[in-house]
Amino acid sequence: MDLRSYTDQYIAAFREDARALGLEQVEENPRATDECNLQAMADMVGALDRQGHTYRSDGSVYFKISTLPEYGRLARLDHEGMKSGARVDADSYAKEDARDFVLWKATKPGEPTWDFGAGPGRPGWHLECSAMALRLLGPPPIDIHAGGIDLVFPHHENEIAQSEGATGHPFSRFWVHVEHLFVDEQKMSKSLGNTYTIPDIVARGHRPSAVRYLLLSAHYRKSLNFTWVSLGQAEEALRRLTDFLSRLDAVSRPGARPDIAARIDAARTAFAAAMRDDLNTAAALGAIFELVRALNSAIDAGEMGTGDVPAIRDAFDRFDDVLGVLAVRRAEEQMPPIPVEEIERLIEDRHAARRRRDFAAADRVRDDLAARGVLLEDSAAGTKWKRK
RNA sequence: GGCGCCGUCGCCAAGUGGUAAGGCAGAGGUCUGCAAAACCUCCACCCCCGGUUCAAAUCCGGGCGGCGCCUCCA
Repeated sequence: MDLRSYTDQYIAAFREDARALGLEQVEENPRATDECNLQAMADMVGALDRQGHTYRSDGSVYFKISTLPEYGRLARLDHEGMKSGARVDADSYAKEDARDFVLWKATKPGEPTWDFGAGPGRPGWHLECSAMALRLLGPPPIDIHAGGIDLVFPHHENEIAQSEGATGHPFSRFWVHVEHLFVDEQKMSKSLGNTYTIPDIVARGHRPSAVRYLLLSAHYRKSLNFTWVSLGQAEEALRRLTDFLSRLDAVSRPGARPDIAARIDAARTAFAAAMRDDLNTAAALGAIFELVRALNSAIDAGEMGTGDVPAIRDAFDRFDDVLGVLAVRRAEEQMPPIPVEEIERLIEDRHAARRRRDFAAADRVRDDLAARGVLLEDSAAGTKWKRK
């Protein structure tokens, strides 16, 4: 299998998972080994050469950190402390300074090699990000650079050094770093092997919408410990939201209530304030649940009219424009485990049984459907079904 | 050793000076053929010890506990 086919598999899997989670499709999936990108990297090395930021050693090109006084600002590095760090001397490469990093690695026997002007070899581990980001999103500065907190140093620091050293302009206006995702108290990482894929989660009987909810339930700058228990709790919380929305269908009184409009307004204000506060999604969800309780209460008290419903739906649509979790859930509901016609036929059968007060038969229908992943709920307005 | 993060109810999780949001689970009740859903009621002196302040989960100091980065995995 050639390199391209190999990596295609992962790109396809990523796209599929992203779709399941309701992520917007990305415009670009740049590959470091595409010619246009290798050329951009070689050009960046050339620019760094001209600015005096590089040196060569054993056929590799290195970035000379002493030429960039700003180096380390993002990670708030203490240069003196770094020099006396315990592990730098483990490095076997021919660098002038322990902090220097490789831009372009010399060819090694048996490894792929390219030459676009920086000499025969392959890209260093940071160069591709700077070169591809500026090629696709430039000119600098780009607006936002995101990533995991573990990448602040050295990866992002080195991206800054390369980009700013080559262009003379700031690299990114904003840096957004997310804390780690843990699995059973351990950092989730490929090298530890403690990763779950979206297909793994689905195979366990959970839904991607629950994963999305779980990720929204904590602030992005706090680590989140994934457990199957918390995923189940996320599932239940999300269900409360969707159950509420489906209750709206049964509202039949005419008219609208000003106090309901006021409630909606207060929730929208609180939601927006929470999001404006460094994307506090957990607090934003809190505002939604407070609204749900107030509105459920109003429904029970017969104090909601059909005239209120559009405004409520609109508010939830606006919330979900931001959170994008209800849309994922709706897409999942489009694909019930049993054909909709069959569910509706069985509901009719059950109604017939209930009318003749054959509750055993009626319960049997409900239990059978439940065993197949569909739950029934009776109310004055009729019987609703939903996925388990 | 250097830099940084975290410790809030059984579980998840907001709250960074004014007396503890929200969700899940649980208990009791209302409704229901039964369920489910929903509603009502109940359920936290915020890891510990000092300090500052009229007032501290929030600020300061010191502990204890957990974690991340300081590796050519990107």
